[in-house]
Amino acid sequence: MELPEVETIVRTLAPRAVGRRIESVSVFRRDLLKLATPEAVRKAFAGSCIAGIRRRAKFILIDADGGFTLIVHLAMGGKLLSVPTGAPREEHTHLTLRLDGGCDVRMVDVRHFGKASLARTDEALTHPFFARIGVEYDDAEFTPDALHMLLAGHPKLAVKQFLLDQAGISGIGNIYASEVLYRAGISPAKPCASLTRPWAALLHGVIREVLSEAICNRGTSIRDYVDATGRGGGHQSALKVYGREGEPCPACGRPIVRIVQGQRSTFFCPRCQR
DNA sequence: TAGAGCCTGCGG
DNA sequence: CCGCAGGCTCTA
Repeated sequence: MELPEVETIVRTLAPRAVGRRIESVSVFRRDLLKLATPEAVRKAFAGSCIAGIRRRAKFILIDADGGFTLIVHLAMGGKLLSVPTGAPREEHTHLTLRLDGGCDVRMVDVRHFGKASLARTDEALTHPFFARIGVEYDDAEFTPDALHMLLAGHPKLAVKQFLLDQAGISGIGNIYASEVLYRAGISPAKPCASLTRPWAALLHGVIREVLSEAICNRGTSIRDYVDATGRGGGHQSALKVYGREGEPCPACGRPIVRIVQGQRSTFFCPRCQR
């Protein structure tokens, strides 16, 4: 899941969890936690109230009023759900926060690619998880010039691969990388250095547009993704190229092509994207 | 800066 | 059986 899905989870989880008291913490898969133990999470969270839930890059931060923050990364296919406390525990549930008011926050992750850690709230954004995380798409620092500079720092790298690198711009994943490049009319294989300042400015605007539109549509559900209430996203019907190999390009009608870059699928229109 | 690897599950 | 999946980490 990518930034729009993570943002949607934050927005749907917050009204169900913020202000609630954490009655208990259960960790069912110990190695979910990095640089933290289940005992430490329990000690930091049990008895506290959830003060806020926020997002940084693809991470979800759950702030408790005792001064500690749980940092969660859902990777591919992970879920963070608000479910009634009495509901049966679904398979691959790795962590549960039992809240007052009758609901749990549960992290479910079939593929075990997700992770979580604990930080002091005032230091949460300097946690090692964020050591190589770049700028937010909507940050004031993310300007056309800033993007142009970032591109210049990876001259030979294919621009698709650059978009996936969280150390540059954070939050873009495999779906939106293809969608962004299609809308910008840029071939995914283009080396970053070949993007002149006007192209960087165009790409900058398109990144902001595509991610905000996907957030407005509450993310993309192709396979498993659901928000904290179990509801799917609405953006899948707005995708122009991702997952559409062989289908006609919405602009020129020629077939969308799938290639592999860095072991990930890329979808694009060879005619509209140069 | 490429590539293998980490896991489980689905669909062809 | 095979390929594929909204991600990231470590290695050569």
